[in-house]
Amino acid sequence: MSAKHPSRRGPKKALRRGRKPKEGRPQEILAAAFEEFAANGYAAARLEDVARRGGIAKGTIYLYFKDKEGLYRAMVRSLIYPALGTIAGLVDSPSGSAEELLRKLISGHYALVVRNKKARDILRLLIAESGKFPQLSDIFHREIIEPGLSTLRRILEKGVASGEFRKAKINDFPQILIAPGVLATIWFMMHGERHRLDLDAYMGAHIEFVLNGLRKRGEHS
Amino acid sequence: MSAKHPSRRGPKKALRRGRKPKEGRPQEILAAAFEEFAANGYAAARLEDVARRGGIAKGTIYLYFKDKEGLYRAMVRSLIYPALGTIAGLVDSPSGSAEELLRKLISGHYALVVRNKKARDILRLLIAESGKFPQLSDIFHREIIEPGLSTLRRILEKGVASGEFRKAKINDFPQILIAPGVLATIWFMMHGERHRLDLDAYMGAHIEFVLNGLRKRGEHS
Amino acid sequence: MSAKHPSRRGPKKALRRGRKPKEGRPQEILAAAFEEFAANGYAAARLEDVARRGGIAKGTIYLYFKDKEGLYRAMVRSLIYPALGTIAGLVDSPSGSAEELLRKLISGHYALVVRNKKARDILRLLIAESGKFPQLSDIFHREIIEPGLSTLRRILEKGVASGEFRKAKINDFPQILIAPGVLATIWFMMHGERHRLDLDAYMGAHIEFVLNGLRKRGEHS
Amino acid sequence: MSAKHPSRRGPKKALRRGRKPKEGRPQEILAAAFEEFAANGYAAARLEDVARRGGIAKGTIYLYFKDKEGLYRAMVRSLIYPALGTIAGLVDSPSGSAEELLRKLISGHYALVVRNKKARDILRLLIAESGKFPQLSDIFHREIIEPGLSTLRRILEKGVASGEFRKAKINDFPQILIAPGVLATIWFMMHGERHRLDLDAYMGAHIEFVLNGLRKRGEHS
DNA sequence: CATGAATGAGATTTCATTCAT
DNA sequence: CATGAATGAAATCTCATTCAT
Repeated sequence: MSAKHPSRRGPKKALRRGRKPKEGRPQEILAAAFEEFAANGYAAARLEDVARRGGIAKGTIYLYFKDKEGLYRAMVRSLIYPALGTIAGLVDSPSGSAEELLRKLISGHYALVVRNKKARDILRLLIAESGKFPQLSDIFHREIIEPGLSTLRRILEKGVASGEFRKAKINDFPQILIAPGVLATIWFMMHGERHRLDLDAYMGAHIEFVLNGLRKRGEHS
Repeated sequence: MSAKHPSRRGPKKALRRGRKPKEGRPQEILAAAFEEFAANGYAAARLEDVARRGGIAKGTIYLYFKDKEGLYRAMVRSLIYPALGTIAGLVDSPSGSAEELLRKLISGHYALVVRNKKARDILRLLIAESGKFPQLSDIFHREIIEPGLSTLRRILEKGVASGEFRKAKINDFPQILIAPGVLATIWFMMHGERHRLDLDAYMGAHIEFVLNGLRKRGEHS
Repeated sequence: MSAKHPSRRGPKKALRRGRKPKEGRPQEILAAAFEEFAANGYAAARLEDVARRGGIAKGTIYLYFKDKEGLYRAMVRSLIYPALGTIAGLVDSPSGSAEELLRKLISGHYALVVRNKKARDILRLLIAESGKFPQLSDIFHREIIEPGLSTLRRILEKGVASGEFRKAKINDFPQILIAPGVLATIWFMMHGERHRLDLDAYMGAHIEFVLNGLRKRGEHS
Repeated sequence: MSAKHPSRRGPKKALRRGRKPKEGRPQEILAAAFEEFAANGYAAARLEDVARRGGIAKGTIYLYFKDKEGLYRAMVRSLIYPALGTIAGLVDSPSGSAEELLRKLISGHYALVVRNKKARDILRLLIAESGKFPQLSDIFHREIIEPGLSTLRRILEKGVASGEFRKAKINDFPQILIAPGVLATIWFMMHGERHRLDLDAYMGAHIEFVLNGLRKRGEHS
């Protein structure tokens, strides 16, 4: 069960000071909360474990968050909002062909989401708890999904305009283009390391397939 | 139905109380358990509510299941095993072109999974609780995913052999073909009815895109 | 601090059965709750002690009462409502002079309230917690005070009508007649047995004084 | 254990911060404590609220008082001791008839206690917490009740000596004379403003009744 | 002197599980 | 077989008290 009374009294402050000088208490708590919630889900997570993980006492959590629910909401928000920036950064270079941009976006999706345990964990929480916390799912949709789809849509339009891509129904549902990445994410969520998936090859197939479906007939594979 | 826990004593069920003469007690409990677990997740579901929903007393559950965990496992199993049959049935007709079969499979996926709340619920549980119940995810993988992938693979091979489809990396990862369906499923899980998705059009785009990516160059759109 | 796990398992039921066969569980809990709340006040009373006193487990309380507040309210109500009957019984005999009735009422007040620890305790709770539970004070007022005042008023009117008592301002405030009893009650509440009060003599003085103040001039002392 | 806790360091208070130049820190805290304790009772009062009300930090309380209990005791004492003076002042004029003095005393009781929310609050606390703090009730008895009774007794004796009042049992229990005032106090405690009582008329009836009971037969009403 | 972040004991409340009927 | 009252371990949350600054 590992050390149960982690650093009681005195040393704590001293330890802390040298540890993460830039982050505040609330951030540390949110980080600890994320680990617990991700590992156990909302209902099964114990605030005592959050505290232990954060190296603080139970009561300290309540100095910064109203209750378990408040902590959970704050935690999810703290992960969703900053994520937007990362996504936007994927295709900030306006130069390059549509295909180039699409390749960047898709491989970025793999690097930042599919292969990123933290991203998968937060996604799992959003799926698992969307019944109890629909607002959080809505925030996620508004802050991440919608901007992401917009970006995709713009790339598709650019490709169509430049003659790279053909015009097709898919332009109305750009999410189809990254669906294989989402599926891989779910795959990892459910099977973790138990059922391996050769992600490099998978992503290669994904990109090849997507481009093949988009390109105008007669072009090279 | 192989699962041993429930239905230990086949007889007697048909003749009790005349309530639901065809289903046995354990089945009723499993049905009630599914509703509760699906609505609240494993940890937050209360056995008292399962009992109430099943019209029985709390203690009765323990006559058929060892404990909450046993009930949950039995419930998930009872949903996974029979599901295989339905899937297999989708493309049982060996006749028809590969494209025909693929269309059938994909639209079947939409009808049976994407549009099916029960299927989505069980999938959500598998995702949400895969940390606590990895064996169940494994069963799901073995009984549903693997057979499904095999079927897809066979269709692809048939299509390649018949010259309908081209040879591509995607043949190694047939799941990519139904990925858009999975994404739609996740979409519904997370947003329910709050962010609509025109499923008919979406499926149309999905199928068009998939076939377009598979067909050999120079064929009709 | 005495025996902490009072009669755990087995014996409990057996003991119970032979103890108070007529009263139900909720009544037993209410009785235990009264003792605890009376001894410590609402906020300082611990439900664990209520349970211990009732020979039951903490959780059992929640089978019958929603929460601590619900238990408290139910307890106060269970004491207030039946009390009315006792009061009414004091002067049910319509025969006798007004003086006779008044003597009966006052001495009844001493016997049933002033000298009755249980009555004093509930009164103390009503006073102490009237800020947090004003409805309970209102019930008390409606069920006990008002009927009591009515009775007093009727006696006064009868006395005036029969010529025993003189007409005076006091008829509008009959509570003045039993005020000395209330003062004695408060005295006991505050000082318990530490500052004795010769209640027999006190009540004698009270009655003598009241009757002296009511009687018409020129009559015997 | 006497009064030492608070005001240990007399000087310095007048010159701090210019907030309330005449009162010292401890006094401000006691005032804030009174409001909180009066509003919620001892157990339910939160020291954090006391601090907030006093415009100080939680820790500051502990600079002047040992703990919550010490604060409470000091607060009650600080209210009881000075009260004596006010009472004594009521009938300091040795001149006047006994009736005059009695009228003064009773109406003083109404002005200073019955109509005085602060006095009622402290009385309620004494009643509510007499189980937990019997010493405070004793102090109250010694400092307030006993002197008050002595004063009453002296007036009665003076009245008897001067022939104004008759000799009666009541002389042994002078508290009976102000009992109606106490009852009105309790009435206000319990019902606040919800069940009005015409205090002017009530007091009139009280005084009339008391004097009527005391005067010798044959005198005017 | 004063602060207020941090602590952790303790109180309330929930709920899986048991078992006498 | 079925019940549901009862249990008590465990989780959430509060708040008096401490102490580094």
